[in-house]
Amino acid sequence: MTDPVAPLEDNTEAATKAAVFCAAERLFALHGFQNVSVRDITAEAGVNLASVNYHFGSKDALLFEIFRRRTAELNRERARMLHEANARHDGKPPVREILEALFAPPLRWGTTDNDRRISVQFIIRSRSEGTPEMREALTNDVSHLARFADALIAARPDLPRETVYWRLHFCLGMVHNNRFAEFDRLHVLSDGATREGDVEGLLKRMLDFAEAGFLA
Amino acid sequence: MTDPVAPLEDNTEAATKAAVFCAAERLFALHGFQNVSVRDITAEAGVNLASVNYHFGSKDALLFEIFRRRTAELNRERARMLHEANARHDGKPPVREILEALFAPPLRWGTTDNDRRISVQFIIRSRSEGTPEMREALTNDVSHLARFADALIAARPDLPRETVYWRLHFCLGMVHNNRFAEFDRLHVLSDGATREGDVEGLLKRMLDFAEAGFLA
DNA sequence: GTCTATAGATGGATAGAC
DNA sequence: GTCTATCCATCTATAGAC
Repeated sequence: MTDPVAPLEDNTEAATKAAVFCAAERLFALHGFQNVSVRDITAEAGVNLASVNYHFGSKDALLFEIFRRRTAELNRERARMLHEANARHDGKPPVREILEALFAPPLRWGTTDNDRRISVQFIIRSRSEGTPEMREALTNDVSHLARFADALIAARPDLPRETVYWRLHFCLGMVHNNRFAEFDRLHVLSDGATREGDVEGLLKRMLDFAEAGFLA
Repeated sequence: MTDPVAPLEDNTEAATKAAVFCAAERLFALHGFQNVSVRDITAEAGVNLASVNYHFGSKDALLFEIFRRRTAELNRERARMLHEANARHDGKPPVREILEALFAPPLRWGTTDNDRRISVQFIIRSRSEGTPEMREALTNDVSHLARFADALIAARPDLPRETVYWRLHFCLGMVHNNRFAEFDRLHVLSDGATREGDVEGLLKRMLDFAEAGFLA
């Protein structure tokens, strides 16, 4: 529950704001945006009803602020890993290490003992349930993805550019499908053979699959 | 607008019910379940407000009926293609043809001049925004997927079973990511290089990628 | 069966006391 | 800044006229 962004040591304004932020993120991630009311959030956070509008302006503005912060953190971590891969390979990393920079951050956030586990579900959900504002930001704000696309094009200069874009699209689909409900379904289908907890194992499986797909 | 399920030639009870069904499916697919009210649906269908409750019982029951019919149609078409692949290969079709039976039906429904285009978006959306009833059905009703899993296991008996299940999960992620919003984003990212309209081309790209991933 | 009118419940936002 | 009380809009569902 201790959000790294704002301390919770006393009952200052920042503490109330952080409590609302955390409660909203969790409830939205678990139950969906439209299924959570401002009353639910303030009750969960143990603050009064007016707090959301006082600190964030509106319910939608609160949603958007959570969305912006979490996506910025995710993009930063991905960019850092891509930067490190570049440094290791004189600016031309192989496909597998580019994909690892794309896959690893959201997967590692999803580790069962991780507070950020809920943030991943929030981000994935915002992709389909977000406000028009959020969806517009998702559609037009592709600068972070462009760096991955460029790296993949450099790693596979023999492929047509649009082929690389489509394969990046497929990889993103693999990432976005890692929702609680889909894991549960897979668990039922495989009769318990698939263990959700093994994040590093799943990362390796995803990299094996996607790397082979890229080298086709 | 002419739904194949019910004729619209006159103002019978069935015609009203079909009009509500079609209007609801389109509005839900375009704007999300929670963002569409019974008033929106009846206004779009040109019928009175009480029609939804009279013909379907409730808003959620209407949702569930659309969901059940469309998923049943999709599963039937996939099963038919898998059956044909089995017939062509003495009951042991190769990975690529199994995956084609999984990918082709929803993709071909998505052709721009197809009335079923909207049905695919509805099904994809129900996966993340559905009612608890729908999500329970999605989680526990895996018999149609089990046939694909079994076929893939038979095609790749050298792989551990759980590896096949995970790779099937990855393939489903590729399918579920084919939403309008994601196509738009990819269009922006690739600066227009990816054309959404070429369904058969996209099917080939998906099969190339996933087949290679399976043969890793 | 179809439609109008309305009940009954809920939610977002805000005024105003402290 | 915090909190209570409340306004007002919107929604689902239904009763009852025709």
